[in-house]
Amino acid sequence: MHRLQAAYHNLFDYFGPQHWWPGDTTLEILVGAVLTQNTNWANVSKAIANLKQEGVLSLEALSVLPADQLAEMIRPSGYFNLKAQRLKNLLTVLGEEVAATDSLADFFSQDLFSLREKLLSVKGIGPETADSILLYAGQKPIFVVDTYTYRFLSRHGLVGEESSYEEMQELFMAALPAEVGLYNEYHALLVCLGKEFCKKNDPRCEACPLQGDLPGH
DNA sequence: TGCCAGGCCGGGT
DNA sequence: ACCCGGCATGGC
Repeated sequence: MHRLQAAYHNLFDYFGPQHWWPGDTTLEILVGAVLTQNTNWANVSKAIANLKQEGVLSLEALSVLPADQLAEMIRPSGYFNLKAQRLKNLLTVLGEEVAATDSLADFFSQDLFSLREKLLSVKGIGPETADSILLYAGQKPIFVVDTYTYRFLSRHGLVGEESSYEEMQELFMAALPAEVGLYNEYHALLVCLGKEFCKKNDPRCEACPLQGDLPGH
């Protein structure tokens, strides 16, 4: 068994299923992916609650909402001016894609490569946000890499300092079957591991559940 | 209190 | 091609 498969089972046994991103709608998950950029999820929750309360968590409502009003609603998520514009940028592209039916299902029915390219072309959508949208909102089998993933791989000597996003992504996707549920849980478990044992500037790993199973532990 | 959180962009070397 | 400042709130 590949070490990254073994690590998954250890993490799952230790932390249990994470059931990540139980958003009410695809749009809610998509919006959350932008709002959570470098931001605690607790703050994102407040912002999404505001959007629900204001009744603007729909494609049509968000599309006509002025950026400055949107910014005020998402203030708790931080970088609110930036993120309001990024959401508008994304909504513009989505609006062109789903104009006929006003449903995100049409957008996500395209092939994975085309979708990723379109998302990355949006100003403010980078690789992690794009892949989070694809995996969690679109149910596409693509692995999400974030800072926790990098710290995990780096600490176990599986990548070097210079490794790129795509390189780390390929490491997981080459070792694992292309299953949405698996990628979903694995990414969530790595975040869970990072928050629990390996925060930034916190090198302690003595309580890591991977003790003995991978180098460095 | 300062540091951190589920990044990304743009300008400078 | 890298490096770095900026963006900003809330929690511990």
